[in-house]
Amino acid sequence: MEEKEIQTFSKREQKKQLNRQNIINAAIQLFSSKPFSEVSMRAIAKDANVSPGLIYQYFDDQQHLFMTAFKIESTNLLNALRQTIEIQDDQLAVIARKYIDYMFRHDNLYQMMTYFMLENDHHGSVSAGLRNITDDLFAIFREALSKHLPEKQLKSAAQLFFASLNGILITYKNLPGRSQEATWQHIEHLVEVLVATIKRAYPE
Amino acid sequence: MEEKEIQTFSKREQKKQLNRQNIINAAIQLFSSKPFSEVSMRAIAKDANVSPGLIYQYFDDQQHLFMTAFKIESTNLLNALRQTIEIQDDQLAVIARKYIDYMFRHDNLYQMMTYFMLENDHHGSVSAGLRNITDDLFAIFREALSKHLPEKQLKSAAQLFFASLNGILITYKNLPGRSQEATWQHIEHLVEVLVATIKRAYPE
Amino acid sequence: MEEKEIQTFSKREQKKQLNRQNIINAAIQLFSSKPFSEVSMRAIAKDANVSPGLIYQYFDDQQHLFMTAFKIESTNLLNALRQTIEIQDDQLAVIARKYIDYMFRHDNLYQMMTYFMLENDHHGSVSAGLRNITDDLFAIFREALSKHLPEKQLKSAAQLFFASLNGILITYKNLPGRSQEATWQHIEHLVEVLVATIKRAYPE
Amino acid sequence: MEEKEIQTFSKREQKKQLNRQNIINAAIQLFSSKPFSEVSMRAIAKDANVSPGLIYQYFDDQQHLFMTAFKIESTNLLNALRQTIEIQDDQLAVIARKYIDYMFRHDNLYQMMTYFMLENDHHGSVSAGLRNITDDLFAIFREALSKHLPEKQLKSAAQLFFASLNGILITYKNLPGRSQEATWQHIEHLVEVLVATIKRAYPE
DNA sequence: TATGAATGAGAGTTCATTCAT
DNA sequence: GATGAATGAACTCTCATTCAT
Repeated sequence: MEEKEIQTFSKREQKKQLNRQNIINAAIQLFSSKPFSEVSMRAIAKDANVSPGLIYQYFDDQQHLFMTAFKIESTNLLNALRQTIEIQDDQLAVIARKYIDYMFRHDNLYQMMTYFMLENDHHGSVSAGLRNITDDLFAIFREALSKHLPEKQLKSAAQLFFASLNGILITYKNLPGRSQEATWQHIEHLVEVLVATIKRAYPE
Repeated sequence: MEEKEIQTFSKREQKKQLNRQNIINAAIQLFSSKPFSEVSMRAIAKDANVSPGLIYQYFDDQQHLFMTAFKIESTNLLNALRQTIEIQDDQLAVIARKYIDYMFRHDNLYQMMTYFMLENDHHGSVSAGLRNITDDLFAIFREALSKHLPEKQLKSAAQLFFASLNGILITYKNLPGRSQEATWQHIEHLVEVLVATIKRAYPE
Repeated sequence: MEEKEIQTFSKREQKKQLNRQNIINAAIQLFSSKPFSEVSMRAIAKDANVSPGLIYQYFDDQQHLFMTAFKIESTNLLNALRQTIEIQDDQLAVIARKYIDYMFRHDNLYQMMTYFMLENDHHGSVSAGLRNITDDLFAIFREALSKHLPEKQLKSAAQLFFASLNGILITYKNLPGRSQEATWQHIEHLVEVLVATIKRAYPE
Repeated sequence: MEEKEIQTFSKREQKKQLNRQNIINAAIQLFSSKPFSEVSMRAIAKDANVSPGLIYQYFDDQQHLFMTAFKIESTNLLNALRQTIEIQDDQLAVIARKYIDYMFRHDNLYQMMTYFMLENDHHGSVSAGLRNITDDLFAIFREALSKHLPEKQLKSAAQLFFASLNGILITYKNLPGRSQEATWQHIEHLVEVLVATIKRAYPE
């Protein structure tokens, strides 16, 4: 009897977590097919096979759900980048490329990152999330740059590097009048120039 | 009699132009206090002391009004930057600084530029506007970089420089946890590092 | 306990169906007091004691709501006519009279039918509804005419008969300058002439 | 001097009448390309090269302008039908065909006629116009039927005939699912059946 | 825990009409 | 007589969110 209850509870708990996960997945999925601001709570609920009301049991409001989805997606990016950190040769170029490649192909992450970067009425807890992710990414670039720059300059250089990559994406990713392929090549080229410039300024 | 008629006509025309200007001003004003996508036509009309319907006499739709406002504000920026082009000493640093300074202080322009950069369903004429402004800005940076780099590398370098400045702004301007003053100093510092890196890579 | 749950569920469902019905009723009601194209969703919501948004939970859009209302009302008419089909004596006259009588007294159905007949941008599913009703009505008239005409001519004759009745209504129902009573007598008379003409042309 | 004034006045008067005519023409023109209820005063003014305000100098409101346009167009129809009245052979068939042919090809007149027939809040003077036109049309059909029916039955028969033709048009002209050509053939056929039925009922 | 019916404010946009010029 | 700038109410429809069940 007791076991049954525990199991029931456990099943419930599982279902609960599954629902939560489904909601997040549905959100992430929708972000890749629609402009960020057009993803509605109703649509998420529908795709997650869940009632709209349930979303508010797991997330305070839309912002918090979006931020959670962002955190999860950016964790994937971080993992992908961390795998690269082992590489020794031309680490800087490889990481930079991996970063923009990931962002270019994962429109949902790109959309979310830019969305949160542009928001300026950060309500405490939500914004802290962005900060964490930014810091984590920054740490990776710092590591990759450590061969090229002295410790003293490392922090600023890493921040600059990170910012420049973002700038390249944001400035040119949606600039009209080019095919997707041409846009990608342009971005790739600019990243190469960025890496080359840094290497030139700070040879190993 | 004739004078009176002219004056009468003039008065009407003045009122008309005033209304048009008020609409644009109201829009620009609102862009600095609210996320771009949350500025409503009704709010603009109200702030401009004008009926909602009147806006559509001057602008085809919301997008066109927004683009017009963006053009006007960016023209101001371009003029400010062009004045700086005369300066000979340390032109690159001065222009870079002026650009981010302007963007930092004019939140409306910053909001608008990033908004249009992130939009990806550009409908023809509207998107052409963004392209023009981007090109104009790019030309200024190209000019400022021409002393440092050979002709061959100039184009990419200017694009990269422009992108990096945007990236610095976007990545750090709204990053929470810092005072406005501290944020500004951080951005300023990164721009200095950017300029220094370029100079180091490509001495005059 | 179980009963209570069922009842609870039932209450909710009842309220829901009541709202849905209220919306349709409000729409139907408004159609009899206003030109069809002037009935607004707001007015319907207000008369149904429901928020405007709720209407869109039950109906895709205005067209679908209108079509639903039309179907319901025309079903009532069809049922009324089908009851008459049992009658043997002078079936044609009785059915014709019943049809125009119903239409004359139910201004809402009259408004709706003419509205959909005059619409010319029928978007798929909506237009199919009109077609169905038209066909059903046509079948009834065909049946009533089957005594008078040979099989070969039946189809066209039924279509013509149906069209003529509509024409009488549309041409004279709102023709100004007559009292409602006089108008009705005029229409009734014309229908008698129509039936008489057919009988004269095609005696049993 | 006086002559000049007269001429000036005359010219003015001419211009005035021209404007009035242009407004009506623009309206009539627009009715053939758009659903009746979607023709706006602004659009009419624009097409007539006239300011929106001027329309209200010539016409009390939209309804009156529309009615005026309707009268003019229906006069054209009446003239076309009157030319046919001379014909001796098979006059009834010829006139019926001419009527539906004209209506079928002149969508603007068809739209207007049905519009005014369905209106039920006739404000005096406007509705009188419809009455006149209806009566004129009726007279023509009466004339065409005079060979077939005795004087006593003529009036009702003419009204019925007119109503039936309208009914055929309204019931089948926009019934979806048929090509325009097929629709026309169907209508033509029903009119033939109508004429045949009358001839059969009342041989010459 | 989970539902989903319901809210009601708010979005962009259009319109006939007016009136100062 | 003629203009056209301006109104402001009205339109359909969407949305995040709530709460009785």
